[in-house]
Amino acid sequence: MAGLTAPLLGLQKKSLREQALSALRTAITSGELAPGRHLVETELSEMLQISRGTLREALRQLEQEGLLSAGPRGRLSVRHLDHKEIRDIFAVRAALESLAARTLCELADRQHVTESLHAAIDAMAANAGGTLEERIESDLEFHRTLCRLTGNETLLHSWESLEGSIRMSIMFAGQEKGVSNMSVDRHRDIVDAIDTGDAGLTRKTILEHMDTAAANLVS
Amino acid sequence: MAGLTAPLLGLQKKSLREQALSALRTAITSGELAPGRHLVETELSEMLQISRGTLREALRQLEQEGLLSAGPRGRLSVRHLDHKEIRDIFAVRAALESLAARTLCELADRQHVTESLHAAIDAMAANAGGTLEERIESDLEFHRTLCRLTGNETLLHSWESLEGSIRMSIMFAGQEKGVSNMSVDRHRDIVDAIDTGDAGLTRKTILEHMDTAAANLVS
DNA sequence: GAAACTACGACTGTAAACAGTCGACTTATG
DNA sequence: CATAAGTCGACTGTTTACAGTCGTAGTTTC
Repeated sequence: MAGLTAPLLGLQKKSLREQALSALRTAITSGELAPGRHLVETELSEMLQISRGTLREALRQLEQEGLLSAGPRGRLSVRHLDHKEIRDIFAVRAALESLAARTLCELADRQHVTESLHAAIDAMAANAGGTLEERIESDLEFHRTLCRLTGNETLLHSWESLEGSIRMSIMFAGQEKGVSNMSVDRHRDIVDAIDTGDAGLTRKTILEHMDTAAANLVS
Repeated sequence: MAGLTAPLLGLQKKSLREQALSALRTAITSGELAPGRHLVETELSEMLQISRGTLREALRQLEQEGLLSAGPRGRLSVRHLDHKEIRDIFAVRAALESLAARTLCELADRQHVTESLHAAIDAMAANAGGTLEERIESDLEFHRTLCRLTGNETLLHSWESLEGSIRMSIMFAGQEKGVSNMSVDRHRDIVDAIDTGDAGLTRKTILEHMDTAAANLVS
């Protein structure tokens, strides 16, 4: 009986605010809303077909995620990232993922971890020939999984707060360069390091991975 | 001529939203709004004498800072932290401040850094006999300064996003325990380590500091 | 023609009203 | 008495309307 009504398997219909949030995030990280662009509330609310009040709630969140920057008198514009900011973002990202990796090394039940990570890598391999967007997606999914598997909700939340900025960094740097670091092999190195349980080695692997990624982006 | 009108030295009058934000943050981290307490928008908006729309914008931000947790149907309540969550928060905090310390070690101009940190420590010493609130304040100010001096805005922002949770952790754990780690000496160790420029030593000092702090809180 | 002054327009800040939904309490019914 | 149906109240989700502020273009004045 239960289940016939179907659509309540966790996919509860999102509020307009959440829809707007997703739509705007996508628009920004895809470049549809270019960095530096001024956002006018009345304009956006009309585009998204929602009221300004609802929109403003979404804008606040985007602002705190670092995708928007506030000018004088509350004017919002899409954040523009220079090379230093990209390096800074990746430094923080490295610190977070380094913690994630170390935590995973010290975890009791590493069986499940290993399986999940290998699954994520397999997904990457499957997407290896896909579009740039698909590859970015599976790349981020891998790193997000890294954080999620620690069971540290705060860590996951912090990482996700940074995710928008990371996407912008990749976007901004132009598609040509950022690709090289998304190969499957480089990620397999990370998983292998975790498998050894050597926290020092794992940390080093992650930091190098991030350094390379950031260096590629700012070429 | 310019400057006579006076009050525009960066202290532009805050919007109602920001005022509400501060008021709520204080109310929560001070325990006035106890963990687990249900928040009713109409109630709060009346207390704060602001409209619900304005209030909701502030609530969104508090939610993302981890001070509020959302129940079914958007019901918000003050987040309750258990021991594991406190440890998790301090683990992330340690990762961030560890990055900060390492960055400071590698910084070219360490003169300014040293001066600022010593000033922060002096402030702590001056508050050593003050109330618990004052000591917590100068303690957090020291650690915030650590992040700010790196010049990494993303790092500072991430830390500040965590600040509310840190305050809640200290609050929650009860006033009796969390004090021991806020001595001036333990912070001087950190500054000394940075002064040596030894990134490894500094990292170790920070991690130990955080470990001790978290351990004290969850006793 | 340049400087001050005024009127308009474009936005954000804020408030108030409307709509929908879920739970609790009551009432009818077997 | 238990249970099902119905009603009321309390909230959140969302929209609409109003107020205030700054820039800008057009106009006046010397």
